Amino acid sequence: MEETPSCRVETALEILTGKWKPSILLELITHDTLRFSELKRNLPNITQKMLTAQLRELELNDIVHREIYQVVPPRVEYSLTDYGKTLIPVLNAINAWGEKHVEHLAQKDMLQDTTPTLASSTSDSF
Amino acid sequence: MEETPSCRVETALEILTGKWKPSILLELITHDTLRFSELKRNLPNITQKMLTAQLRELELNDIVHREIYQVVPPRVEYSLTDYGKTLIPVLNAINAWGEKHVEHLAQKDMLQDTTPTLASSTSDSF
DNA sequence: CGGAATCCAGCTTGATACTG
DNA sequence: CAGTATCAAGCTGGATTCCG
Repeated sequence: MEETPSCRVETALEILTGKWKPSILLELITHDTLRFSELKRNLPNITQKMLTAQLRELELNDIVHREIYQVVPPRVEYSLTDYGKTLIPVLNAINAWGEKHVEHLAQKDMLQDTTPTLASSTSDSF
Repeated sequence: MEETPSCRVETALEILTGKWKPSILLELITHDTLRFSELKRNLPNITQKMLTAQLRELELNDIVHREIYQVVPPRVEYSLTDYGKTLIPVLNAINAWGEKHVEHLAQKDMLQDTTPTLASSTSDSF
């Protein structure tokens, strides 16, 4: 019964959605392993609260691994799980479409602010 | 410089994100062309306001086409644009990952409510 | 250092009513 | 039929403070 091919889209989207999840994932993809403070530093506009919350959600979904070193000062490292790495091709597909979309909007002379986030995301590095 | 492969992910995600966008897209993918009232009927929990708003956004992004028939009573039909159809493989990729994810969670015995939406989405058909 | 807890502003969504 | 307008509720994300 291959009925509704979109139901799981929402399931998957919930994992990727959230203002900072893509950025966090990107960091972990490109840097492999990062400490909490490193993530925080690389994502200058995120608050601890949000970084913690997003990481927890990703951890609950078995996308990221949280390694705690019992030392003082505390040291916690985050990395993608093997399973989390299966998201990479998906993110690439989404990213590729996103690039085409930007071009498409330019071609269509749709220069209006159709994607307000581009304006609000003063986040710099990505 | 294949630096940040995620920047456009957010651009793309904005288009797919929104409580009802995936459902609307699915409807238009599987039914090709639908009237406003048909969409409304197939998405029982959506309000006119939200349906209108989401369709407007998709229209602004050139994902859906809005065809107005000047008759009484009014008749408005929605369909995917050719460009909007380029989203289909992306949605399929996301959906495929979503399916694997559900299986993965089951295997991991992660039977906790990691995706709260499953509880809140009392929407039925999808 | 890596959080947790609290409080709060704003946007998103929903309910309801009205219209051409 | 296909919306628009208005108002209320809820959730998301941000600022701040405190803790082991």
